[in-house]
Amino acid sequence: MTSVDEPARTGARTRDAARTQAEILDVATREFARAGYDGARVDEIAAQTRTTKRMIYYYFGGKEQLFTAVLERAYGVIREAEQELDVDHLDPLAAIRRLAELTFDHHERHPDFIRLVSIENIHDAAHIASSEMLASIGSPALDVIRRILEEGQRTGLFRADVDAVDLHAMISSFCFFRVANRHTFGALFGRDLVAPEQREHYRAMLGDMVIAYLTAERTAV
Amino acid sequence: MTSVDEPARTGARTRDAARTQAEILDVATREFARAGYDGARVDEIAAQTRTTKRMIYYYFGGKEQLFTAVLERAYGVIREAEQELDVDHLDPLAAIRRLAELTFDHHERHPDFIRLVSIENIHDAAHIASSEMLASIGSPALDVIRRILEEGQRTGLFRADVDAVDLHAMISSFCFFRVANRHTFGALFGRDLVAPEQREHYRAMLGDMVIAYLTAERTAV
DNA sequence: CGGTTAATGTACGAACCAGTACGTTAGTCA
DNA sequence: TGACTAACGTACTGGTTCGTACATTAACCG
Repeated sequence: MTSVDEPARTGARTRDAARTQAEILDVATREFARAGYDGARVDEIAAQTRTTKRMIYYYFGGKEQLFTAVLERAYGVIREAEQELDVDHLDPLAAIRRLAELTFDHHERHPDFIRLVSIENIHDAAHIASSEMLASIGSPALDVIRRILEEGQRTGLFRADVDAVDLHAMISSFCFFRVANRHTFGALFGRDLVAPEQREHYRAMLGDMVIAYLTAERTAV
Repeated sequence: MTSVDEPARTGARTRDAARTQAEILDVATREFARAGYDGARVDEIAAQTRTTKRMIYYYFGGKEQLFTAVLERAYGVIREAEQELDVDHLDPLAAIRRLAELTFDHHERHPDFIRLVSIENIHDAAHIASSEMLASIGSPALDVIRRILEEGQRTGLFRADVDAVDLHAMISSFCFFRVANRHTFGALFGRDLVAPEQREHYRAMLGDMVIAYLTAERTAV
C-alpha cells in the first residue's frame, strides 16, 4: 500500500503520469474501502490527491474502472506476498502451521484489502469477472498448500480427503472473518477479535485447528 | 423472510398498517441485501411494494432507520431459530457437531442475512451500535455452546483452553465465509463453495474441523 | 526553437435521489 | 351520522454527484 516507486528524476512535481496514477490508486483504495463502491465519492477521492477529478477520468475512464484498477492492484500485492512464501524446508506439520500464520498475519495487516473483497462480493464479483488480469491471477499460496499437502498425505500424516482449495478456504475463512466481521461480532458479543492482546491466542487457535483437522482420524457422521 | 401474519380480517386490501410495514421490510431486506446500503434506492423499494415512498418515511423515518429496522428483524429471525436448538439430549461430541451443522444450514438458507451483515460491517456496525434492541439481543446459540463446552471439558473430553465465544467465532467463520465470499472465491479459484453437490462435503468438513480441534492434544508452538 | 502531444485545470450540466409539503380517503367512535 | 384521526397518494424540491466540454501548459523531438 505504499505509494510510488519512481520519485521522478527531477525535483519538479509536475507532469508525472506514473506518480499521479499511483496517488489516485492509493487514495481510491482508502476511499472505496472506507465507504463501499456506492458510498465512495469520486469528488472526495480527487480532493485527497494533488490532482483533479479530471485526471481520474483521463487515466481510468470512470468510477467503475477505477474500482477494478484498485482491486487489481490490491490482489497484485497479496500475490507478491504469497510468492515470498518459503516453507519448503519445514516438515509438513510445521509448514502448514507456518503458512496459516502467515495468512493470518497478512489479513491482519491489510484490513483495507479485506473490506474491498467484502465489497466486491456484495457486487457478485462483477469486477473480477470482467478483469482479464484478475480472472487469471492464480495463487502462489495454493501451490504451496498443494505441495505441503501432498507430502503430508504421502507419509500418511494427513488425512487423504482434503484438497488444497478446501484447506485454503478453511484457513482463509478464519482469518477473513476475524477482520471482516470484527465490528458486528464485537457489537453483539462484546469481544474484539482483533484486539492486540488476543492476537497470539487467535493465531495459535488457527494453527491448532488446521493441524487438528489434518491429523484427525476420520470421524463418523 | 415470509411476509405477513395477519391476512387482514376483511378481503379489503386497504388501510392495513401492519401489513404495509411488513411488506416494506420484506422488500427493503431484498433491496439492501442486493445493492448495499448506499446502492439501495428508496424509490426502488417503494416501487416494489403496493404502497408509496411516503409510507416508508411515515413508518420508518428515513433510509437509515429503515436499514436498522431491516437488521433488527433479520437478527430477530436468527435469534428465534437459535431458540429452537435442542441438543441437550446428545453427548458433547454429537451435540457440538449437530450445533455446527445447524449453523451451517442456517447460513446457507439465509444468504440475504449474510449480505446484510457484510454490509453492516462495511459501516463499522454503526446501526447495531445505535439500536437498543440489537445491542441487547444476546445469543441463545452461545448459551447452548457454553453448556456443551462445560460438559465436554468437565469430563476431559474437550481441551480446556476454549471458551464459547471463540468456538462460536470458529464455527461462524467457516459458515459465513462460504456464503459471503462465494463470488470472489469462485471467480479466483474456480470452485463454487455453495454448489449443492458439495454441500455434504463442506458440512462434514466443518463438523470434523470443530471436533478435531476440541479433542486435540495441545500442540506445541 | 517551433510544433506536436501528453498531461492537467476549470467550470459546468444533467440526472439522480433522499426527503417533504400538501392534499385525500378510509375506518372508528361518540 | 358526523367528526376525528390514522393511513395513504401526488407532486415537487434542493442538494448531490458522475461525468464532460473547453481551455491551458509542460515536455519532448526533429
